[in-house]
Amino acid sequence: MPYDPSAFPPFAVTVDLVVLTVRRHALCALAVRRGEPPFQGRWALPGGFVRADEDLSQAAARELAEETGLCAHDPSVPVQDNGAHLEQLATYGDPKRDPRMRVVSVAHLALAPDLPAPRAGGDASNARWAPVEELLQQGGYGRDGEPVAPLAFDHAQILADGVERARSKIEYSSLATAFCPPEFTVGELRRVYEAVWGVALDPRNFHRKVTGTPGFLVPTGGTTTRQGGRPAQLFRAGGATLLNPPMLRPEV
Amino acid sequence: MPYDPSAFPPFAVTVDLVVLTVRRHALCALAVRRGEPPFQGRWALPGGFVRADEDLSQAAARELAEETGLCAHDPSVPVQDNGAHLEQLATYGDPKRDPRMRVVSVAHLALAPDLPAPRAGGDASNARWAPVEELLQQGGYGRDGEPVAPLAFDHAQILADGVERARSKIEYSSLATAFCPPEFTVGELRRVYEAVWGVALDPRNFHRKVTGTPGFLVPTGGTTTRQGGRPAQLFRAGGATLLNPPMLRPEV
DNA sequence: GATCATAGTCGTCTTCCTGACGATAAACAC
DNA sequence: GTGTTTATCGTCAGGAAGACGACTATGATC
Repeated sequence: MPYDPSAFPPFAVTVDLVVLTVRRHALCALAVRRGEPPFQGRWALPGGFVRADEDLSQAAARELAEETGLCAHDPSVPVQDNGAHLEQLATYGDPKRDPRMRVVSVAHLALAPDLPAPRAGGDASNARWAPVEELLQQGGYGRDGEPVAPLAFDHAQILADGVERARSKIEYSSLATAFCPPEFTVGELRRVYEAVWGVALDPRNFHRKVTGTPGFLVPTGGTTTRQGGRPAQLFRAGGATLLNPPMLRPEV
Repeated sequence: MPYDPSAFPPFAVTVDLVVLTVRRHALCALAVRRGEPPFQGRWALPGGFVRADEDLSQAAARELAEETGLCAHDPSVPVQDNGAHLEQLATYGDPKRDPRMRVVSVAHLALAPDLPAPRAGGDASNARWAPVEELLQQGGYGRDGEPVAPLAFDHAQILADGVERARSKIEYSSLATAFCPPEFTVGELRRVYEAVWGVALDPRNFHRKVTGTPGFLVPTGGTTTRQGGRPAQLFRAGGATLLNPPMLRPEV
C-alpha cells in the first residue's frame, strides 16, 4: 500500500502505569482520582499522552516520575536507591475503551519499594496506594465500609494483567528485590514474596533457597533488627536477573 | 487534563506479525518483500494499519489471514485444524522507527504448523518462510551465497523478541503443539522443541517427560510411521495450557 | 535476671524430578 | 536374515524441594 496519510485513521496513544509496591504485608497499586469526565471522581491508573517526540518507555518513565518522584531504572542495572523497575506490560486498544475517541494505551508495569505518601500534582487526596484486591473487587465494599466503584476505563483488566505479570515474574527472576530497599534481609524478601503471592512460605526453606541461588543475593556484612527477634544479615540484590532454578510458587 | 483534541499528537497504529513455523527442522518466520519506499525491496515482517473500528487482536488476526490464510485461534481453546496461536508480543514506538511519520506498532506473535507455500497478495515471490537465523544475521550471506540485507525498520528487533518469547514460552506451556498438525507423535513434538531451541534432546527422557505431564498429550489410539522406524502413537494436544512441572531448556 | 515471644539460621530426611544411558520393539531397505 | 531407524520402557545416581526439628540471638515482661 503506497504512502497516503489519509489511508490510516489517527489514534491517540497513551501510557498507563501499574505501579506496585508492598505495604503492610499487602500488594498495593497506585491509583489516582479522575478530575474530569468520563469516569469523573472514579479511581484510575496513572497515565497520560505520549508526546510527539517521545519513545514509549520515556513517556512511561516521565509519568512515573510525575506521579511518584521515582526514577525509572534501566532494567540491565540492578535496582538501587529509589529507582524503580519499569517494563512494558501490554497494549490495550479496544475501539470503545475510551468513549471520547480512539485511544491506544501502552500499559507499563513499575515495581517500587515502599514509599512515603504518593503525590498527584501535589494533591494527596487524589492519589493513594490501595491493596490490589480492593481495587479489583467489583461493586464490593472497602475496609472502611465505603462502597468501592470499579476502576475507570479498562483499568481493572490492566491492573489484573500487571499483577499477574508481577506474580509470575518473581518466580524466575530477581525482580522481587525491586520491592525492597537497597539493603534488606532474607525475611523482608520473604515477606515480599508472601505479599505478592498471597501465601505463607516456610522461612527455613526460603532462606536455604535464596541464599543458595548464585547471584541472587550479595551479603553486605551488616546486620539489623527491624522486626524484633534475632538480628538478620543484610543483603543487596546480586547481578543475576534470571534465577536458575526458579522460586516455586506453592500449588493453589 | 481536560479533553482537548489538540492536546495530543496523532499517531498511526499498525500491527506487525512474527509468524513462526518449523520447516525442515528449522525455526522459520514469514517475511514479505516491501514494494514501496522506505526500505523498498527489503524483507520485512507482514503487517498493516489498524482500522478505525478494529480491536488490536482483530487487526492482527485479519493480517494473519490475509498473509497466510490461517485462522487465528482463541487462545482459550486448544489449537486444532489449521488455526494458529496468536498473542500480543510487544509495542514498538520509537519516534524515528518509521521515517515517514510517527507509527506505533503493536507486534503480535503467531505460531503455526508447517504450511504450504505462503502467499502475499497472490504473489509468491514477495513472501517466503526463512530460517530465523538467516533473517537475523546482519550483513552476512544466505545459504544461496546471496548477500543478506537486514530486515526493514526495527523488524529484526521485533523478530528477535518474538523468537525469544516462543523459546521461553514452550518451556512452561503447551504452546509447542501449536507448531504441530492436529495429530502428531512424540517424536514430531520433540523435533519442534529441538528446532525452536536449537538443541538436541534425549528421546527417552523427552518421551517420559511429555507423556508423564498430565493434560499435555491425549493419545488418539492411532499409530503412524512418518519418519521410518517403528510406528509411533498419535496424540492430540491436551487441555492443559500451563505445564507443571515445566520442560527444561538445557543449559547453554 | 529468668522467662517468654519473636525471628533468623543450620540440618536432616524423604520424595520427586532429571539426566545419562542400557535394552527391547517394530517398522523398512538390502 | 542383517542392518538401520525410530519408538518405548527401565534403571540408576544426583540434585532440588517440602516437612520439620533444633539452636541462636535479640527484645519484652515479670
